[in-house]
Amino acid sequence: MHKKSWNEPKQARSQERFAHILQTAARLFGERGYESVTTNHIAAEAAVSIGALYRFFPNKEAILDALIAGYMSRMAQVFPKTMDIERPYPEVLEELLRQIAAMEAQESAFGHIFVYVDNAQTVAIHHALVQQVARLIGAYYPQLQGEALTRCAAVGAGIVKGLMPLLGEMGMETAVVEMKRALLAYLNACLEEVA
Amino acid sequence: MHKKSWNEPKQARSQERFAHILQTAARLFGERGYESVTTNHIAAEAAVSIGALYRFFPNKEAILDALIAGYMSRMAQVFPKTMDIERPYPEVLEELLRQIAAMEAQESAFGHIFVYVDNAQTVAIHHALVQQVARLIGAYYPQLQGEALTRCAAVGAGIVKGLMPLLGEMGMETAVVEMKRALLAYLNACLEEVA
Amino acid sequence: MHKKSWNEPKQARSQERFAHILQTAARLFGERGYESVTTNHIAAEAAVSIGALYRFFPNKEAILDALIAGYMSRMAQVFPKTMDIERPYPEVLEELLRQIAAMEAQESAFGHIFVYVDNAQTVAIHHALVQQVARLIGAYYPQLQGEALTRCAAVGAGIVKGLMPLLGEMGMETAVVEMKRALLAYLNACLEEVA
Amino acid sequence: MHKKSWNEPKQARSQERFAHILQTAARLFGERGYESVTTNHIAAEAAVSIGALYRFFPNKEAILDALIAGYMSRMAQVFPKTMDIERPYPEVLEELLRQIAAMEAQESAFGHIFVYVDNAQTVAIHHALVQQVARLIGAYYPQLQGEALTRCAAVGAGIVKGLMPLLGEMGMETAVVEMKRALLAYLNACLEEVA
DNA sequence: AATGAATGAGCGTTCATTCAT
DNA sequence: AATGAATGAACGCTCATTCAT
Repeated sequence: MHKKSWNEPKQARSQERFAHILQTAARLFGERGYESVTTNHIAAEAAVSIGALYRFFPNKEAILDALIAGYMSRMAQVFPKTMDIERPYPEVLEELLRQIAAMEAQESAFGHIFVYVDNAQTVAIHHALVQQVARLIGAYYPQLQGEALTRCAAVGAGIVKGLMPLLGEMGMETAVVEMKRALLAYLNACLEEVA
Repeated sequence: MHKKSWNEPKQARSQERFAHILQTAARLFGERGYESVTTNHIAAEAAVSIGALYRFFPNKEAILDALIAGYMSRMAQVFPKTMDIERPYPEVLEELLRQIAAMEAQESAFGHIFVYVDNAQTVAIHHALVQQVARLIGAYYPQLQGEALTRCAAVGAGIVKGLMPLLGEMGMETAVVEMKRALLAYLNACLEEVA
Repeated sequence: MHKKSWNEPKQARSQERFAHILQTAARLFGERGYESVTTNHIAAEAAVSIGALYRFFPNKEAILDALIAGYMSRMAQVFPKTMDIERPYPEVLEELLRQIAAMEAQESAFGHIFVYVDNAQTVAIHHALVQQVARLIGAYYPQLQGEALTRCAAVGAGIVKGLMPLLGEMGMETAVVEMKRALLAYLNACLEEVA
Repeated sequence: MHKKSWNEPKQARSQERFAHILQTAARLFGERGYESVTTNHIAAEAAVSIGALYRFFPNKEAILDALIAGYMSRMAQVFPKTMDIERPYPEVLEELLRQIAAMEAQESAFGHIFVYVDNAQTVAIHHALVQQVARLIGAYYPQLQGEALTRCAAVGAGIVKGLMPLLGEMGMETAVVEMKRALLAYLNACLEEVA
């Protein structure tokens, strides 16, 4: 069918454009903050007409939401890899933190959006993060269950979020070490209590 | 003096209005976020003309700054009370957290501004917080010094910030307990390292 | 009567205030231009409440009009003194120009208002000026009459207006000399024509 | 090329709109004065959205500046044509005045802006005018030099400015004749002095 | 499908004017 | 009569969004 051979490149180009706009938006959001960036800025910086931008995204917030969705799926990919219980928990935790730090470093808006944007979608991503953390901890420490597990996961996610800015302030290596230290210390404290 | 009996009510009314506008602004900032709230919204919600609002505040950002300044001075008041080294650190820490939790409960925008607004003033308040925490920890644990102390304080402040939303999510009592647990656990981990 | 001894000082004070506000307004208009000066500026600078200002002047333009009226009456006073036909015309003209230059120097807004403000009142003052000039020239040179006289006066007034800024730019002495030169030259040209 | 046949009309339309907004603004400035005219007035009167207006002009003053720039370039074009010393000075002067009168008649705000607007740009245009006049007079009458020439040019420009309103009041023909008379008379007076 | 000129509601802010005290 | 806090219409301008081409 001709259609196929025509559509596929078109679709590919379309996806490229979509991704390019998204990347550009992410960079600008990271540099100037979501509110200060205009849709016209994004289009201009992405070398795309404003009309094209609005063909991909119904409105400005949809760009943010697409970005967040991307972060969610990337995070979801990060967790399964770390679910191999054979490896010791601290090692697994460190890898996880390193992956998150890598996201912060690569996705220029991840930190800003995750930490500063207050939004239905960011609430969703946060909850997803808490779920994943609960799954992880639950797998390693079955004695933590129910509410205690949820609470522990929520606090863990909160700690990560609160320490995220340190990645930029004191360098990734140090920050990851401190995150790990804080999370392990808190986890042990929780385990002691349920013991 | 007649003047007194005339001026005082006037001044009092003026202060009331100032405070009322500030409170209204704080509530709206907390509800919708700083950027989404317009000065006309604030004036309308405070049942004050837009002109009256601008008699008290030269521009929109000044409202935010006044709010932040209030939080800073309230925080500064909270710390000295907890500097009495006779009392054990955990007790002092708990009181501190309780005070911060009270601010979050009473000042409707404190959490939002502290956590979400990225701004010269909020950076200042954050640094001030880190300083105070460093002073506090330094007073109790002289073995923590220099960079280690600074790092520990920065992480402590980050943990508090990251767990602030839990105050609303799991109730103040539980959240304070968890904050305390996380902070003490992390502090002990730091102390073990320098030992 | 008691009333009199009470009212007179009051009226005197009132007139003083009126004059003071007017002077202050004139200074500010001269310094910043009519449009840029606010009624609140004027009141503050005159150390008078804004309410007091509005007791004397129904609105901002009324201040301008009062100022212009003052200039008109001062100009009207200037002309009669120069109507003594015994003295030669050039001498009389020079004195007239000197008086106008003195107004420019003393009344800080005269130049600005006369030259820059386009207004029913400034049109009136301009026409009054033309009338006076016509009377003056007509008295000295009866051969100029009717339309020729009017035209000559209109041009004379226009020349004075056009050269007014030179008072500040090249100094009063030089400017007056040039004004006189221009006016006499033009007048002679007119006289030659009707001859 | 297709592009050409597409772009040219677009560019043409754009230029038309630019010119139309400028013309409308000029008319309104001339009718009501620069300060009293709002950008929304201009847009409405030009049957253009306020956003479209701001696509062409970054702010209100830019409209004024564009107008003034147009007057300057038109004036600059007028002078060279009159620099042919073969023709007698009075003839050249008359043509110059006629051109200026034509500007006043065609460009509805020229008179108002030139005479009434006090502004960095209008000061510039005035200085440019003085320069041109000095060049012109200097070319015809080399005996006028240095300060005397500058003074003579400044007075000449002042006379033109001062008599500009007469174009409307007594008709272009008469006004030009009187301007010419005044300027020639003054110039002769200056020449007599340096002789 | 793609463009980008055009739209206009709504922003932060000013200031002439009013009116309760 | 005097005050100045209060008013609110209106300003210059922005920018998310639309739609004729």
